[in-house]
Amino acid sequence: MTLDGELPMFALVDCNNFYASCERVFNPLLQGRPVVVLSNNDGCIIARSEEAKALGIRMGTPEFKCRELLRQHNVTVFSSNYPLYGDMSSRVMTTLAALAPEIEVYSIDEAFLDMSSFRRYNLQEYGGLMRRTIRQHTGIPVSIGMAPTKTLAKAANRLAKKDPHYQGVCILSSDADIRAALERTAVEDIWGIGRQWSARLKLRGIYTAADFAAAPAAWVQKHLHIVGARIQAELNGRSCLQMELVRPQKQSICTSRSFGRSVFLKEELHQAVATFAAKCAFKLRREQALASMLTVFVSTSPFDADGNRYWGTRTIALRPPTQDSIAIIHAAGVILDSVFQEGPAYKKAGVLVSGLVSDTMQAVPLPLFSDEESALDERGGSIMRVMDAVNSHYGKGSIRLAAENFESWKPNQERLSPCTTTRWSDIISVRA
DNA sequence: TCTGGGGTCCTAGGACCC
DNA sequence: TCTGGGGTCCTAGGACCC
Repeated sequence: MTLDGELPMFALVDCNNFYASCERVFNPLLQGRPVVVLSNNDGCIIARSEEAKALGIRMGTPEFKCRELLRQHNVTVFSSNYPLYGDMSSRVMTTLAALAPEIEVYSIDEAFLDMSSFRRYNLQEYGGLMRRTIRQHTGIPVSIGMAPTKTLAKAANRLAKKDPHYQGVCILSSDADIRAALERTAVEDIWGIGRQWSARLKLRGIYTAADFAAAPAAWVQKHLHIVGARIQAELNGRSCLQMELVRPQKQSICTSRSFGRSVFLKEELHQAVATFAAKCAFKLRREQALASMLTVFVSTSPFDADGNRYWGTRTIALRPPTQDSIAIIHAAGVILDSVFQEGPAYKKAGVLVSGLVSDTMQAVPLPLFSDEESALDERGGSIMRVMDAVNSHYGKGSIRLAAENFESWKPNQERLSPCTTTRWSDIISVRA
């Protein structure tokens, strides 16, 4: 319920096949043609254009398993280009923000809007206007679902995408419309119900969202706990999830990568871990946060058939909490020494910082008795500031610490499109 | 040959305290 | 002989999301 007593109305705006659509915006020859985008390391398919979906290419399929199919149908394949997608995302979000009073950016390609005060207008028409505006400003096609709860808006959005009859905008406001939509939604397609839970629900004879909405609340609470109970309430029209207008402080920041090949040497792992640690430190400074805990992990491939799985991880406290690259790289190196074992074929490593506290807070807990230099000391802080400024101006990696190395363990990225919107040298030239 | 990365929330169980 | 109970903090693990 909003303040003036109106029922809430949420819109979920979701970009269609976002990464594939981004690639097509700057390459019009690809319109109407199958396009896929690969995960980091060119491993799995993580985005597909409609034409690629029609070929039966499944989400998450390893590229090597459908290489023949991709070749046969002349599918255009891209490595993922996050600078491009991030920039396109912010263009979409900026456009959206001008179209509704409140916006919650939920992910790189989705946003919730508060449409409560628009209920008296023709929402179907307004949704159409939003779609056209975003298309015109950014080139990205979107689908829009609107309903009295976030979970129902998600379901509406799914129908808008799936069923051409909605022309990209599905409004669920009457009880009858909501009921019909729930009957058309499989239980595994409900937002928040994943593989494990949908399997358990089906064992109990619950196959659709309508079945789930009608299931005994006590049973749901017992087996799916409070999260499931909330989803059920939302499906029944009781709004539990509110708009989150300010992004909450992150609780942890992780940088990890699979390697393009097996790594055996400790020195190479040190370079990788130092690079990830520096990236974490950079993200911390961008978030204006200090980390009080540091975790490093190294592992072999989870797909290794001979069962020689090795997973080494350790967490230490960072005292005082810090965002300094040098301090974090050093500590990460110490942890790596303690978890490294000679022998395993390492395929992945990562650095995670947690226990984050704001660096703008007055009360950063400092140790009472310590000879350690504060991570916030003038010199360290200003070096980091200068480094970030140089890298922001001249491009990522222009200055880096000697421990970082980008070569030997670098992931595969063979089919990268240019950073059309974020790098001067990649800008498109148009000839008349 | 070749299988992503970065997050969140919740629960259960143990340690510890009063 | 009898052997509490509740709160908090931490960690590990499970489930989910995009």
